[in-house]
Order: sequence, then structure tokens, then C-alpha cells
Amino acid sequence: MGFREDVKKIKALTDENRLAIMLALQHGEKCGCDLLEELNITQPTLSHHMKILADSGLVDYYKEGKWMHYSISAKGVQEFREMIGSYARCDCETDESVSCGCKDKK
Amino acid sequence: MGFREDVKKIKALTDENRLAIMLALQHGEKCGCDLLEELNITQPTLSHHMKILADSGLVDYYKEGKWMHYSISAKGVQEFREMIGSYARCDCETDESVSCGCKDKK
DNA sequence: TTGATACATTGAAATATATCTATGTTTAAG
DNA sequence: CTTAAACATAGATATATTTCAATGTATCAA
Repeated sequence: MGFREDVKKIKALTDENRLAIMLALQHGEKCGCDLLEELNITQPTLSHHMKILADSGLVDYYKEGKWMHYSISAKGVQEFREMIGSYARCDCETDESVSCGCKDKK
Repeated sequence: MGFREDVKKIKALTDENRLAIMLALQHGEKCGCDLLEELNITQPTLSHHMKILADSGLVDYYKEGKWMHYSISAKGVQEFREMIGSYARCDCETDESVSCGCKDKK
């Protein structure tokens, strides 16, 4: 099973700075220097985090002159949420034959 | 902001064994000894992982005699997915005024 | 009470991660 | 060609995480 790849993608969101970056990109594209001003971290640390977010597919980017432009990847986000859903789900919702007791807790 | 707590919850799913456990619980409640037979890990390691999953709220449990019974928490899963959605999302979907370019990539 | 089963806790070792300083690369302006 | 800005890479350090062996606790059966 491809757990390793999924773990790698989920780890993209297990850092406070990377969560802050996701929120910072929520309203549109930004360059690294913009992000640097919002996050109390050094430039190499930002570079490290952006590489992880880009590798995960959650963030798109392109280079323009000296600037790296980052943005949320709608496709990456959708795939990410579907992947999360494959683990964080409850079959009770759709399958009457299972008996994990979820319905009792609603 | 409460990034720290969210990071802690997301970390619940950043381990191959814990993902395997979530799948193993997908079709209903199981005890620790059942899970032990499916996962090539020792009992203390399973205990460690179950504590993390339980703390995250994704997994419910109750003790019955010698056995610990574990199951997916429908409520926990729903809250988890909503939390993930607050970071892994794209405002383009619902807000025409933003310009992160998501639409172009669909 | 004794022994066995299920599970938790402790402590140690190996590995992974986040962060910084220092330095390198690329681009553009003067 | 120089310089400065934006970003990447390398190396070091501190911290976190995973895992296991050893041990402790609780429950139940004989």
C-alpha cells in the first residue's frame, strides 16, 4: 500500500509555519518576500517550508524574474482532501452493514 | 492562533502504522490484540499509536474487562476534516473576488 | 492464590525535522 | 562590470518521533 507517499503529503501540514503559509495564500498568490514579512522566520527556513508545500502538491509556483510566486493548488487541495478522506472516514455513513457504532455518537 | 493544536491533530495521521490502523477500523470496532495481529509492530508500539489516535479524537475507545475496544469516531472524523478544510481549501470556489488562479488550473 | 492474557509505562537508541548562519546562484538595475 | 535583491543550498544543532526491550498493572480463570 502507498502509505509512505500519503504520510509525506500529510506531513506538509504538520508545522505551524506551513499552516500559516496556507492561510496567507488563501486570498491569492504571493511571492516569497511577501510571505517572509508575515512569518517570523528566516529566508532559508521559508525556502525549506515552501519546498515541502510544493512537493506535496498543495501549493503551485512559478518563477518570474527574481520572484517565486506561490499559490494554493485547487487540484492539489482536492486530491489531498480526497486522500485524507480515504483514511478519516466512517463507513457507517454509506454502508448499513457495518457496526462501528458511529451513528450512536451523533 | 491555535496552530499548535491543529498540528498535533494532523500529526495523528502522519505515520504509516496509524494510517493502517485507521483502515483496519474502517469496518467496525476492534480490540488492541486484533490490531496487533494485523500490524507488524510490538504491543508497546501499538499502545503508543493508539494513544496518539485517541488523543486526536479520530478514534474512540472503551475498556471491557481486559480488552480495549477501538473504533473510528464519526464526530472526531468530521471535526478533523473540517479543520483540514480550513487550511487546504481554495477561496476561488465560493468567492469571485479572489484571484489565486485556481480556476485556470481545473 | 497462581498463572496467563491484554494493555500501559519507562527508558534507551535510531532516525527525522525545524531552524539558524554562512554561502552560492540568478536576475535586474545602474 | 558592480551591486543589490530574491531565492536556494550546505552544514550544524536542538528537538521530536518511532521503535523496542524490560517492566508494571489489571482482569480473569483455574
